[in-house]
Amino acid sequence: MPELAEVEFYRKQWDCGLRSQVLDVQLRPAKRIYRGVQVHDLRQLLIGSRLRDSRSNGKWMLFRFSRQNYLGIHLGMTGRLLAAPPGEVPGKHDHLVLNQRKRNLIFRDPRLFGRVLFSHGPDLPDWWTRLPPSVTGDQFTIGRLEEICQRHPRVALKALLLDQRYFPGIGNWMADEILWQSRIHPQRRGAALDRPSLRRLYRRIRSISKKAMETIGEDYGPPPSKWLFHKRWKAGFECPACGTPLSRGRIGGRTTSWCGSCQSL
DNA sequence: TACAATGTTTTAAG
DNA sequence: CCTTAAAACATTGT
Repeated sequence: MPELAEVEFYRKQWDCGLRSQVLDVQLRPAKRIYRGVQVHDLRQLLIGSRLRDSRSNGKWMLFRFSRQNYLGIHLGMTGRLLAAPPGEVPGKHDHLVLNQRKRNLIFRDPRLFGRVLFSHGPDLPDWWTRLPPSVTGDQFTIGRLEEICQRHPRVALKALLLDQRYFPGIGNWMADEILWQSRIHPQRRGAALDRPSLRRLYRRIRSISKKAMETIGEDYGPPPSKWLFHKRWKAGFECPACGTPLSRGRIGGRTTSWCGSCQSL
């Protein structure tokens, strides 16, 4: 379920293990979440090290351990992080478990679209430092948004917003929310944005990301009640702004919800 | 049964 | 080389 705010919430679920030593690592090396990873190194190097701190950027999390160890986690479609009492037997979908004296830190992912990365060395890993600039940061300007739209003039904006090279952390529900609040049809092309629309789009990307962090990202609390978020899951629900039944369709390869009355092409 | 699911990667075509 | 769209991935729930 994770987009940037959900990722931030799950990242904090391992905070209870900060400063504690990893006594053992239980994992299932054959699972696809480990593709490309030296699983043996991960296990041998992590055992004995301590969790120092963590941070998230878009849909990626970085966990920094002592002894120059870095663990990267992407939650994919169904991943989550949690802590469980020590000694508890890992569940069917618990593919990475870090045993500490007082708890187990668990990465659970039924659908296995998630991913684990591991690096050992003095510097922050390349895969972390090369992530695109956050949509909430200073480098994400309206000029950058305009450039992105001009570079992909024929792509539906819904599909463009899902592109992690440009909008790291934005996923299916956020893209729908952004376009609905901007009153822009999800099929609209980047090249077809007038100046006011571009400005609305930019402001909504920023405000929705920020607000999601303050609600979902803080304690998984609900975002504002008037958001499309609460209505987009099932067909037949009504637009929170005008009451028109919401439209649903497949855009950018994903189920998309929009208001045919509020959002213009 | 068949399809959909808050995601990325690969493949192929233009 | 670049852009774009569709299929593939693995599992569960309706």
